[in-house]
Amino acid sequence: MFPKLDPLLHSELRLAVISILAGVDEADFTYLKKQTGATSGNLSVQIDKLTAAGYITVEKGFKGKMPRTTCKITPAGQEAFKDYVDALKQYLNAKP
Amino acid sequence: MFPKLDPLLHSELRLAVISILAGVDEADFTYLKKQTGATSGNLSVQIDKLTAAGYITVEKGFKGKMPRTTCKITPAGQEAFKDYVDALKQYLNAKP
DNA sequence: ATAAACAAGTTTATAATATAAACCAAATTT
DNA sequence: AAATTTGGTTTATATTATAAACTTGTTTAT
Repeated sequence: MFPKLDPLLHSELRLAVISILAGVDEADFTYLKKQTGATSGNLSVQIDKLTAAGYITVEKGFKGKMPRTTCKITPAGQEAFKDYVDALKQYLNAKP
Repeated sequence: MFPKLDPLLHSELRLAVISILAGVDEADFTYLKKQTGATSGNLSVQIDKLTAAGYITVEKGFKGKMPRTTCKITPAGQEAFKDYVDALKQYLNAKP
């Protein structure tokens, strides 16, 4: 009746990040920070977790001289996001 | 863009409880425990939090000689649940 | 040239949460 | 009457989220 919600996605900030990445080819750290309103520290940590889970990949490079961190969702991440949304729906319309 | 998710509802078990209560007149502890698969301890704690928030009310009585704890959603709880669902939708279809 | 301020993060510490384990009282069963 | 079950609560532990502090390098102002 109530499927388990992937704890990696059931987090406000991680969900926002995945949600953004699901709709776009790639996004860099600064963009994600602006869109989510998160602090750098929090964002950094949550990006690490998503990366460790294999839900996103991170590429570090430079834009001019400034460092730039680019994030991209993986197929596994897309799948997990889809599954999470499906599971969540079970919670939102639980009419017995 | 990404509204804040009510932390009281953004919890797997509390969300399941509210979700059940939203669709039914009332439900007792045992029923909630069976439906959610939660441990008694966890359920007890989360019911307390929902009660403290004014999202549900709890009535203690007896069914025969056995104790019985009955939970009911409040108007505030219904409202909060609705708001939560609405907010969540912003996360699930964030196509930029 | 140097100091001050800013950019882009990371690391570490703290606070909050969720969960499980242990416990309790009363009722029921054997 | 001893053991088990019911219906929980309390307390402890593990995990998580978040914020604060720090790092490295860059740009701007003096």
